[in-house]
Amino acid sequence: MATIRVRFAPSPTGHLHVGGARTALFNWLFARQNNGVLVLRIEDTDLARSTKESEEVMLNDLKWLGLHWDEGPDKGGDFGPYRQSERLSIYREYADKLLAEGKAYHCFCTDEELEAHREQRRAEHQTPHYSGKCRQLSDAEKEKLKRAGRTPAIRFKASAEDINIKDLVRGNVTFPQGMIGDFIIMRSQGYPIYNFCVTIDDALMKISHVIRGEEHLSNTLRQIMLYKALGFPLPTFAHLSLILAGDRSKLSKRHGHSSLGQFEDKGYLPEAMINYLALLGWAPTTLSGDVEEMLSVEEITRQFSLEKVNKSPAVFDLDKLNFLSGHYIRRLPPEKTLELARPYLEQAGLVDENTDQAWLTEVVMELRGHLHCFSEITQHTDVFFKNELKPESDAEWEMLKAPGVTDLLSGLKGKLSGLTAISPEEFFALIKELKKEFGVKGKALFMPVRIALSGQQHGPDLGKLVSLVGPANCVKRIESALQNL
RNA sequence: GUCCCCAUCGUCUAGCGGCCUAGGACAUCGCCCUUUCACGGCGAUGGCGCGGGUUCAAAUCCCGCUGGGGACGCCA
Repeated sequence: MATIRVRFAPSPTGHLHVGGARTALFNWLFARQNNGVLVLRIEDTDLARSTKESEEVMLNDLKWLGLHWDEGPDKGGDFGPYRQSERLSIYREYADKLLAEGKAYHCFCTDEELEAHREQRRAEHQTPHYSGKCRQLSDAEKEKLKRAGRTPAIRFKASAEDINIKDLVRGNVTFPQGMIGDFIIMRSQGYPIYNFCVTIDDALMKISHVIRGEEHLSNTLRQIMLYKALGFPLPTFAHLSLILAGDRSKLSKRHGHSSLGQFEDKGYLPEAMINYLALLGWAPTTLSGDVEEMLSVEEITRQFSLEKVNKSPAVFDLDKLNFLSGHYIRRLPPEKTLELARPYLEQAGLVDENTDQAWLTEVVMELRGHLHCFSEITQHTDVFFKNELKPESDAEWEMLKAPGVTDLLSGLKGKLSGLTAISPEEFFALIKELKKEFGVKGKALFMPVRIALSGQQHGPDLGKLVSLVGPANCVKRIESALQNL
């Protein structure tokens, strides 16, 4: 059996989109489980929008996810170059071939003429196709236009036949003939157009399965015409449904969380992202009854199948990503947890290289129960890093102002004063003494103490908190609370 | 407008004619655990878009409608 070869072909015109990431993932999974090859190709024929920076960002995003490719601009391979901007002579060669065979022709129409024509067609409720105007230009007319300073684009003669697409996800899709007009394959400036490049590259790179987003389904029609005209064998197609935003329109920048890089920056875990993306449009065969949805990459690879990929579009659900990422964070070993949390703590100016490693690890482990991503950690750090903690709600003030609380807190302060360190057990022993001395217990005992020490009704285990913050800081906090009463 | 695609809880989905009084996950709500919150455990609420067929039997097959999406570029 021939080697399975798939490709991911982003255009470097911005960030890596969440949808693009899923497409890359599915290609990668498919290649992996079939012992195939994943090709990374950069589609940078849009000179105006493509940037080198964007290309780098995209490669890094892919690497962050853990998706590696076998052939690509940075890796080389037998079918390079892998950047379309470096394959221009190839496209020109094939364009000339089509021209020579009469399957394409020069088109001298200007943008304005084309736009005017489209407008008119639309006004007449017709499909806004190209008219084929330049198709029958005589040599004399062409010469005249050239002398007038017009440089022609190359237009492909669309074939007049129904086109059938065999698609692994969608089954058979047929487009009736006459759906599209003659389309440009080479710009007047001499650069090729997307549909032309993809076809040539996919064919020359021996891509066996084209797995991509559904927005390309109608492009496939053009590409099939080109495959046929060029005499290339057809690959197998698989069009993945789109990822939608909450308003059910295509997920885009304006929806806020469309770029993969954002999730990396916020400190989401790549394994959670993989898990989430895989579940978006695909479900493991074992899914039913009491089945785990937390899947490792290995498990996903083992079970993945294009036939099981859903046809209907899926809404990107941040809640579920949050759940998965939080779940994975809670399963991280302490050292790793610290390593990932540290940059956010440093950025907030809370820690530096001198901060005690063991202490910080405990703090981070105490906080991680709340996290969906590591950047959220700074929302919870005050209790460990600030000594002036002012309650915000009236309920908290009331509990502090309850009768006897001043004496209670003074008592606690007295017991903590002079100590250099205290364990949770020792702290609770002190609390026990207070309980006897002041005759308070339960909520009436713990809440004022908690609020004085943490500024809030809620927070980490008091023993943990006190042992980590230390007696001296606790004394400061109690003093600060007492002053405000 | 034309063409194509899609349609099960709010969201992601299981379901491929009888195991479905439709299963799971997230979210929501409640209970438990806990001195509090979070975590964790348990439970609840909630869905087959509509109308026709086909069949002994339809979420599952067919048709129509409705709704949503995508594409119609010298963008990819």
